[in-house]
Amino acid sequence: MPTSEVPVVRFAPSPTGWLHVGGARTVLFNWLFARRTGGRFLLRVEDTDTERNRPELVDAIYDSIRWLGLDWDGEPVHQSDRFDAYREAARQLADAGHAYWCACSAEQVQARAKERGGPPGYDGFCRDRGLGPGEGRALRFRTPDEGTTSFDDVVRGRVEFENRTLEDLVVLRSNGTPTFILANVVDDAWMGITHVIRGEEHVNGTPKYLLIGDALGLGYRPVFAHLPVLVDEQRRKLSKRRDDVAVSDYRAAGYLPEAMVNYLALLGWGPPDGVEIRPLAEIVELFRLEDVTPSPAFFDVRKLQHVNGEYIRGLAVDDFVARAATFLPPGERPRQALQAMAPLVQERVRTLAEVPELIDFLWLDEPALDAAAWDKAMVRGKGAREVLDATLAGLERLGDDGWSAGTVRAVLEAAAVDAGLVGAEGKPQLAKAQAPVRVAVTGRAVGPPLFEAIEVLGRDATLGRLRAARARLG
RNA sequence: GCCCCCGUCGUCCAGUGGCCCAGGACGCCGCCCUUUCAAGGCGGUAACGCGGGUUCGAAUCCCGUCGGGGGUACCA
Repeated sequence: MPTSEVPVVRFAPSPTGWLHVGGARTVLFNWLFARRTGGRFLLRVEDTDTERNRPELVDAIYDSIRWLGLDWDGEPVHQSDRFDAYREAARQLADAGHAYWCACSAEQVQARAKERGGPPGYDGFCRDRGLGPGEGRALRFRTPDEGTTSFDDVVRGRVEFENRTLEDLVVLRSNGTPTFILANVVDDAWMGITHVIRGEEHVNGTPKYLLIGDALGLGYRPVFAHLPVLVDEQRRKLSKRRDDVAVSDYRAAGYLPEAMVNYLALLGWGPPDGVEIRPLAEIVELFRLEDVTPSPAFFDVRKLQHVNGEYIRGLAVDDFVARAATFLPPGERPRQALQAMAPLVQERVRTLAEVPELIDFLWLDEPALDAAAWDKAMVRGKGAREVLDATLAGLERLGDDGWSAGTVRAVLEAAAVDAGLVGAEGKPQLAKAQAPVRVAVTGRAVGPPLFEAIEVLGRDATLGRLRAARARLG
């Protein structure tokens, strides 16, 4: 029985893979609920399957949770430390006749089901054989033949199951280790979990969970809240196999943890006032489990990108530089280039990973030349030679001390006029004039504001690239 | 097959009998701003799966149907 007055929730990861976004969303909602209600958020590592277990992943999961800016209370429980408790529970079930020993192998169960042509699953072969424990024997829980089991789900309302549709499930493997549901029930009761907030895929296991708890005489019943699954574009549950979903991947792709968490909060829930992008602290205040939507949510990377862009633009410049620096190639030049261009770059990227490609021409000795950009600005664009010549001449007259975005701009304007690129009122058409210069200097058709970039690049490099481009143009 | 869940714009979230010929956000389209690209501003596109009820009145309630998803392991 819960000994605590406050809500207690838990996240129970299995160390068989990295934390993926679906799991992260589950962590978040548990965390939000706990923080909102003044409850406790616990962690429980479900490593009962000694075969698939990968202990080294436990730290990776903790890291991802921490990276998201979330935390947990107390020390995580490891189920591998509690096998005695589960075996004791299993013994209790067997003694009371709620479970029986089964000698069927998984293969035999499958084979019989196939032969029957009927539904897959266990057929109750050993139900009344009165077998005792022994080599190769697993303990199965005997589900009731009649009656119904139901519960009130916070997000779905009442859910009801007919007991006869429930198959007898293994609670203790033939190797003596407990299975998921047994360990789950025992630990939830032991840890005083008041609210089980987990993925929708667990709905079907809930009646078995409840029945086992009753058979154990736990007198314990948590509140359930089954969160909608996260789906991909095919509307299938996000899968580690099919989809690229590890939280660490998003970190590596240049997403900010604040943005990630904010976006995740929007899947299956929404703030009552419709303001979607806001600090976690505010979300904590607004969050209510009862408001969670029951229908599956599509994990939309494009919206994530938008949210991320908002957060990036909201960063203090120094903070932005510090965070983006991780994504730069090593060396002083990239670092200095970023420092000099930061405010202009910050406004133009949606992920930190986009930063280097935007300004790499500032530290590369020979930036790659985009063929399409060259063709459009130099070959098909009007007056490219004239613009280049006039710009070259103008910039050559500028000394190092007169070198600034402002003076460069003035040179470009004059060059535009020289090249005949003028508008109706004789105004220089800067948009057209800068095109060939941009391609010559950066190799690309798009990038940060040109004059500022040229200021940072410096006189020598700029003139060199301009001359090279002019020579190539012929 | 059986069990369970879900069903409002392409996507996420609002909407819980009349305020909705459905609102916000992302995306998309257009315009403005503009040295490119972004950002920003303005405008637009686009949905209550279908069929029956109940009701003066339904996106909102009921039934059916169709569709989608999840589970059905000695994985969790």
